[in-house]
Amino acid sequence: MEHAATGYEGIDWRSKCPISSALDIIGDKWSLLIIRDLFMHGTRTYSEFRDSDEGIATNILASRLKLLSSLELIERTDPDRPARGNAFTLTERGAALRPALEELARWSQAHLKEFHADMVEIAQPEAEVEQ
Amino acid sequence: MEHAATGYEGIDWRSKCPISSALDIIGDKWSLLIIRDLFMHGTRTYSEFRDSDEGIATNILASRLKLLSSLELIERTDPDRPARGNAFTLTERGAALRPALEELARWSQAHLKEFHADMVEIAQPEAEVEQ
DNA sequence: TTCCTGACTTGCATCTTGCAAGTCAAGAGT
DNA sequence: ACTCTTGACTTGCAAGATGCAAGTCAGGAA
Repeated sequence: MEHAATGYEGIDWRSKCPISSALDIIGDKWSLLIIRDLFMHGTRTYSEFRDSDEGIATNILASRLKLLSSLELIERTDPDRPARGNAFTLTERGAALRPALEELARWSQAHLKEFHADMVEIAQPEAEVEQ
Repeated sequence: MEHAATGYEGIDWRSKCPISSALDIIGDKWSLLIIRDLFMHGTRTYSEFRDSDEGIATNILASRLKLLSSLELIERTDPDRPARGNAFTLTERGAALRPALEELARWSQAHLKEFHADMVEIAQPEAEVEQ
């Protein structure tokens, strides 16, 4: 394999610290945005992620989806159907990141407006109502 | 300037989303570890950061300290003395990240042990008692 | 006045990202 | 059955970020 090695076996933990370990996984500019999209929409397909405002590159997207799946933070809504149209959801482990995300958003809104004036209030990082 | 361009003017915000904006700043593997060290010790010098378990490279450390200072998440304990021995502290803005860090640690301890068995309980991300 | 030692900077190799083009297979339509 | 379309990826290469080893530089201590 050349490109995009993924799978959690490949992670080398920098230390035994929980915070450091969390960052070993989601400490980059994209992973938490994928999680965020799932909180906001409940479910999301590859192309919906791809078309998000931030504009993630498709190779990065694919590799992050693979990593997050291998760590079971996300999973396909229908594990045994082919990929096309087969969206992703949060697993319990992924959904458990919600408080962390919320605190991060709260901090951002309270302290980053000064640098980034047109930042928006968060819609409410809440899955849309089912049905 | 060749190396290590820093200062918040250089940040290009990917979107108006607060979470995305937070990640534009602290969305990497090192920044939050600097913040963590400050929570745990109250104060920290360059070499103390450098000697942390995770082993940050000195060029990265210097550039992160510069960026976090320019965003006023951290500051020198004594702004007008020379750098040597002049530690860093959290500003109010930096200290406000505590809930987010705590939730992240909580999540990590609850959900990452399975992949990283020897992860340690967090000491208590609380500044040591003064004096 | 020299020596030492923190606090950085620099150069270069390597790894990760970003971007533009593919490729591939499952349906939809005919 | 056969082509056409379109999501879901891969690949190649350029550009940027990181990691490592080696400096540089200034402020005390001796």
